[in-house]
Amino acid sequence: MALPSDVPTIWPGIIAELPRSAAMLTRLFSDPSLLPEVQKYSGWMDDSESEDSKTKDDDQEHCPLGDDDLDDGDLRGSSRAHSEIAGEDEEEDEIEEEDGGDEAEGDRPKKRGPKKRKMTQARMERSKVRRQKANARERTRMHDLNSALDNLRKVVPCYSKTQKLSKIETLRLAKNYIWALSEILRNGKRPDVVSYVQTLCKGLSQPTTNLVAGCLQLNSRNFLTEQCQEGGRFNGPNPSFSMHPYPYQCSRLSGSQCQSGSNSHSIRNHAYCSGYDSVYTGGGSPEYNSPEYEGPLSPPVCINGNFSLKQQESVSPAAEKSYHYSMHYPALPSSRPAGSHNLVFGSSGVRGGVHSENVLPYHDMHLHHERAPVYEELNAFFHN
DNA sequence: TAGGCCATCTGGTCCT
DNA sequence: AGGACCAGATGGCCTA
Repeated sequence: MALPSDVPTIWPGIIAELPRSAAMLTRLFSDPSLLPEVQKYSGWMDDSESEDSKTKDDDQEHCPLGDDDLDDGDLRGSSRAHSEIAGEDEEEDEIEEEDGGDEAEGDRPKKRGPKKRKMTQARMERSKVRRQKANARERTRMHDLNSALDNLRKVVPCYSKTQKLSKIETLRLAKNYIWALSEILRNGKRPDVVSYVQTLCKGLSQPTTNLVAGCLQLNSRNFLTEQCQEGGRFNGPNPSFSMHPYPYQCSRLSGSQCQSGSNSHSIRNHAYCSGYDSVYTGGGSPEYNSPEYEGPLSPPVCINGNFSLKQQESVSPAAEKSYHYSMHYPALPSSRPAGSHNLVFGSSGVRGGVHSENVLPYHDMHLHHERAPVYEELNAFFHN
């Protein structure tokens, strides 16, 4: 941007005015009662030259006026604010500065740029109302976004009321989940449980990885224990292997449930307690009518059936106790020997099952076994 | 106390 | 013109 031709002329005047201007600004910004003066000179403040050496933080730091007292946007002299104001009708003649000569007029340097309008009290009020309305809309928008994120949290593989996934982790896990399901459909075969968990946890933070992996492992252990109790063996027909190893199991693991596989019956008793269709009927927060299951619903993603499958193939029930999982992300070696499920949650190096650090904080951890849009397809596939 | 996460405010941009 | 969307800034809260 070319400098105006009058710069050489006014430059000495600007420099000479700096000390006095600084003192005036300090006084103006430190005394709310001088707001009209601030308004009067706001256009001058807007001058890019006087702003060059000032950061936004400096502006805010030196301006003690709160949002309720003053519209920052106007003080900061955004062109947007002025352009909005420009549309107001009754003050068309209130151009702050008239075209004048090149010389600095009086004590003030000439202002360049678009014409600024005086910030009358009425204009200030309108601007403030406009800003407040915009803020309210923005709040509503963000609340809607958060509601959508909450709904997403409820349909990703692991859910905890108290230990909510962060927004970014929710999105990552959802992406991984979609990817994992897509891979299952595309490949048309049972996924390797390790790679499945690996896919789910890809790019997740270590705590989230622990949460997800711990969640899946818990369900696995419950399932395995129940299998042991009921059938005394792991082989034979494997109706549990699918994306819903327990039919529509919507277990909500309490701490005690997490610790004992014998509770898996009670967990399963929650099956069929609520229908998926009841979740997404209005687009808003779902209502859960079942007194037995007050948690949210999620798709059938538990892979305990997968674990079951692995047990059938290579792990004896006795070995299940030492069945541990390593979950080093992002570097879980792909060349790991087959059958060696060395998943360790986190850097603690805990082995041999669920470490309390990984599980206990999530007493209301949910394992998700509800219907999902992909359920029918998956179900059909796995039961063919 | 540093860092992560979040809500909110704010100004800019684009669209209707 | 007004609303939606976005990104930056800021401050509060929580946790390791």
